[in-house]
Amino acid sequence: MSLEKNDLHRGTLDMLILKIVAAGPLHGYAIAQRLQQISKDYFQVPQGSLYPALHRLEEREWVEAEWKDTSTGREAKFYKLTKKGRKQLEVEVLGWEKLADAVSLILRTAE
Amino acid sequence: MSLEKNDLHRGTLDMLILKIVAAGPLHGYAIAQRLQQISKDYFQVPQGSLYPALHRLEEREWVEAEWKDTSTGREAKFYKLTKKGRKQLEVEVLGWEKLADAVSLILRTAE
DNA sequence: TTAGACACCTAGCTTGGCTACAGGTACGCT
DNA sequence: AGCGTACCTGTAGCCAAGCTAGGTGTCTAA
Repeated sequence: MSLEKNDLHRGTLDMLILKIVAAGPLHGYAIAQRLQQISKDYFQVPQGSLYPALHRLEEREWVEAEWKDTSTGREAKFYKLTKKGRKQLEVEVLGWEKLADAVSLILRTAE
Repeated sequence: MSLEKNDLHRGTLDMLILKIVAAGPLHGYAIAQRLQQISKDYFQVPQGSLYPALHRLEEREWVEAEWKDTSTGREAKFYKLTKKGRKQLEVEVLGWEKLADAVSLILRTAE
């Protein structure tokens, strides 16, 4: 029904989060902000997507969590990329690139 | 569990099918072949994804089906893009491009 | 006569988005 | 003192779309 839907494509969210935390540990809220910022508001990750995703990544040991103080003096859960996570990020980026290439082929191929 | 999974990204399949039939009516089996062919084997659409997708597209009136003879003399259901479908294809392509751009931004942005 | 390509279909599982809640802290404004 | 707003985390439960695995039937070539 919705003409305008901003559904993240399944599976991309994990990669994006991993990429963001690859630049240094960050807490969930900040990760979402960063994604929105860098993508010029394209990605507006709802909390109901964000937190489950983070827990998923933690369970898979792609990130590790630790409570620390934020710059504003509050406590927040900082997520740090693990070695496994870095590996996974590579895999996902490669996968994304291949997908994008394949889609591109289909979209460009006239006939 | 699977280290290697070729899950189509959610939502891309519709767009790809629409794009293929935009070039002229084709039956399901042939659509899958074409996708595989053009994408150099990247897309290997399982029938359990293909046929439900086609029915979905038909239900949404993005394609119309008609039984016709194939070149091999057998009957097959040919799908043809409707006007609504053409519109939808545009929307989806645009959406894909925006997504790809946004992902690209995240992946490229160093810091 | 049998294997494999052609051609269609469905049930039922899984996954990961989403909405809609719920909870709590700190700050600034009136 | 009270209120709104940003900050920060979380869950339950819905839903869509992919998947596996199974089924039907035809035609052709080895």
